[in-house]
Amino acid sequence: MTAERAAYHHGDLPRAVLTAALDVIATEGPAALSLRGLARRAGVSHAAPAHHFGDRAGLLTAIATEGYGLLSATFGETRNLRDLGVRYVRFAIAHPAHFQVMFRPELLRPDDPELLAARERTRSRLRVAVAGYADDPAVGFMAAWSMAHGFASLLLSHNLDGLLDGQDPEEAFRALTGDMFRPAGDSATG
Amino acid sequence: MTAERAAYHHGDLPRAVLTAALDVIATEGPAALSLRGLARRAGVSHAAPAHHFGDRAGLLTAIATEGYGLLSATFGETRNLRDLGVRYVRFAIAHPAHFQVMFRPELLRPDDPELLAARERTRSRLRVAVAGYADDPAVGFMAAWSMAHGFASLLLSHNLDGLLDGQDPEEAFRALTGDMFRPAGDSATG
DNA sequence: TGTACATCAGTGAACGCGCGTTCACTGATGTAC
DNA sequence: TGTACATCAGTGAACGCGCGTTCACTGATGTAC
Repeated sequence: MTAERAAYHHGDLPRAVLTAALDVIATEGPAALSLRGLARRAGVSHAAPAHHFGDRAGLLTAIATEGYGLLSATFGETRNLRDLGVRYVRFAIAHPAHFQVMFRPELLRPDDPELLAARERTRSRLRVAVAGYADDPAVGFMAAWSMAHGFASLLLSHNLDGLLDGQDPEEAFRALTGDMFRPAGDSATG
Repeated sequence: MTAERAAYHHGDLPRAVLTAALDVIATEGPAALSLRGLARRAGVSHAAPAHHFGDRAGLLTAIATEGYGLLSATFGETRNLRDLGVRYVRFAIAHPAHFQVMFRPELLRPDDPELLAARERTRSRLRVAVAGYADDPAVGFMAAWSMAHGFASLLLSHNLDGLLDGQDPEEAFRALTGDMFRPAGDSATG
């Protein structure tokens, strides 16, 4: 996707390491990640990944930054709050490794400027959409985020496995918000 | 709390190991947990913890089971959905280590009967409370759980640090639900 | 009250493993002239 | 077009560390008689 570097000895090693990392994270979680293991997967010597990312935190910061870009792309041009929620869930399903890393600040370089900028760009999308729905923008922001994030987290961590029984997760989330998540000013009855 | 065993050589080692584990998990996360590290903290030889818990999964399953008991206790006798949400958040803050472990099934023994029973007891509390609020009980259950779980998760993982600015988290959550989380049949306007 | 024995919590040495990090190196690419 | 040199991606041996697991053991507690 964002390959900026031509192939040297082994093609695009940074991308190869990132891809291997995303695979490990998606299947075994961020805790299972080791630079040596990634080098093995990418077919290079164990010290090679450090050339590009420094350490684990550097690698994960790159993943989180990329994740915010992918989330913004998944948002598209939608300004509708409910759609944004559905797309948040869609992003978590499509990019589970990015999702798992983005919200674990203790794994990241906390002050990385690219990360902070990408995060702010994404957040502002939600802030704009929530403006028309809540009396207090900060409260509305946290409410919408909590709802979508809670559902996506529980889904990815297999806590909804017995509850969805075959239902499409995006549609289930849409039903959730339809039932209980209404614009302020709406007077919906059951 | 649930000490069932009198002191042998070193007092109540199972409890001492659990306490040490809760401390490590709360401050460094479940990934930082090692049986050798816990033995060191508890002041016993490195092989001692395995006597009581077998392995990491056994230890974490014990913590998760205890966690469901503590969550049920935090729920008290409340049948009010909004209060249950607030208490879910309260539990996450009071027992962050338990909370982090309970919803990570890949760290646990999946079929442990005590764990499954404790979990079911807790879930049924929420199921009863949600019955009056949603048209579809399963949808209402997931909606309420997503909201409370999302807020608690984001809070504990320090993703709300810049957004709450000093506000009490329980009160913030109450505001969230007041704004956007209404009983079906209620016709609240903004 | 006293002895013999079973039980079981906890010890400590030993093992093999994968990890991050260091460091001198190799070899391909890119640039100056 | 050709040579010399700088740069930098990637190598591979070596290091020390903490881990889980095994296993023969010690020593305190509890019970049978």
